Amino acid sequence: MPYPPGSQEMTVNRRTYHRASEAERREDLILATLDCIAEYGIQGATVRQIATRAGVTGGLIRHYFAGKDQMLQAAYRKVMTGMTETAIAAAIEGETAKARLRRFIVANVTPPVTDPRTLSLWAAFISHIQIDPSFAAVHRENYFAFLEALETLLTAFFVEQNREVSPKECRAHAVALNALVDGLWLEGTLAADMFAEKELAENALVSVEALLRLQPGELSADER
Amino acid sequence: MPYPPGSQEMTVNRRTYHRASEAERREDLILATLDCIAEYGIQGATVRQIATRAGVTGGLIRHYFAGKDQMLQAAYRKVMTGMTETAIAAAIEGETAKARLRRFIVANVTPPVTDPRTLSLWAAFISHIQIDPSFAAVHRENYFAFLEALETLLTAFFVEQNREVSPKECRAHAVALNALVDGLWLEGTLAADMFAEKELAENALVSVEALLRLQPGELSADER
DNA sequence: GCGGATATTATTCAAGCGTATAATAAGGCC
DNA sequence: GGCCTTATTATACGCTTGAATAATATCCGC
Repeated sequence: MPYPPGSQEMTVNRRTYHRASEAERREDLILATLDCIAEYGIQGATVRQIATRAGVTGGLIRHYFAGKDQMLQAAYRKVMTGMTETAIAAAIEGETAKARLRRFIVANVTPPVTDPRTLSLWAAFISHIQIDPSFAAVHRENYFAFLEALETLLTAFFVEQNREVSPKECRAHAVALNALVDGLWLEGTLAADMFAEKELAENALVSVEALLRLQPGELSADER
Repeated sequence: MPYPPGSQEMTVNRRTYHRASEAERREDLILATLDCIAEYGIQGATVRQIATRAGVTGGLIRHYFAGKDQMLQAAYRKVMTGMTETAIAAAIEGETAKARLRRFIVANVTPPVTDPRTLSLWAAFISHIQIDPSFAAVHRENYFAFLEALETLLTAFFVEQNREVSPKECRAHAVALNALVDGLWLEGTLAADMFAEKELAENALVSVEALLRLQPGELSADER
């Protein structure tokens, strides 16, 4: 279609858009960032890719974040709090301390926590800890939160069992349980095809039993 | 010093260099790649950075590798085999099956395996598994090798103890031990300052004892 | 409904990326 | 010791990157 006379001073076609609230725009950008990292790696998470994924243009990112790096850091926070909170949320639904501990353990080796995408994101950020100290801070926060949650569950469990365990031992148990859970999470996610439906959760419970020197079946026996 | 007449057709100054054997040049390039990833992240491991680190110019990389990606993959192989072999090498020096198992466990939560640089590299590659399937293959190979090494050590240990354990149980134990070791490796490396000198190794041995339902002290008691 | 504030787009910029190509220094072989 | 192969350098190319800037569409308060 031919342009009308004087068309050279026509305004360029601009995309129509929606003015979103700061909160939802930031959220969208962060989610888009995670999508890109998960799909294309941290190399593929470019400003333009992320913007496209979020349905905006690249320049907008600098309107909400001081730079790409700050956005990455916000995205890291999002991933970690998501993981920790999923497990904690699962735990609080238990009625006894034993049930809560049990649910916490199982939640950590079960979807949605055992998810290749989540693991990929986690690893991408872990690998950046050594490069950017501010990422190390985020990791540390969440590691402590997880360890403390575990320690609290454990302490309550020991009280419930009328078993006296010193704080020092309790912490050592929390460290070991954390390691076991992390490790099983890694194995189960990276080699998911090697394990049957509930094999990992079962193994986790049996192992935790053993680590806490409980009777076989005390945690793992299906009690519902 | 002024150039002689006709200097405009002088040859440009070229760096003098050393013609290395294919083996050492590839080695140098791979080591330089790992250095760059560890220091600047996978984003910072550019062809030019790597070449500079290796003391050559960028073009040479394409003379030894089909492309940057192939070099990254070769570097991944190097890291993983390095980790596994360090632990296996530590194990074979033990005289009894128990000592070998003990040494294997300890080696995995002790330097040089617990090293921020190694962890950073490991994580960087793990995060690329989902993006590039050929990286997944490398991971799988080494995961199997590690698991099998552990299973062999375990089987021998049970035989030595005159304890009958079915292959199925043995594998489940290997999976759990692998998880524990991986997890402690992560914790100990990412939060090294939280743990005293031999605290992690001690915790590892006590935990393995518990996982295998041994008597307390059976593995962890210092026997040298 | 209208103006003014601003969230968003469009465009530009210099720097850096991986790769391709041509010139050249190095070193083994006879 | 000169030649011939080739490992290595140097340079160029086309693209992409993160960031800066200017123009403009949107929407809130009135």
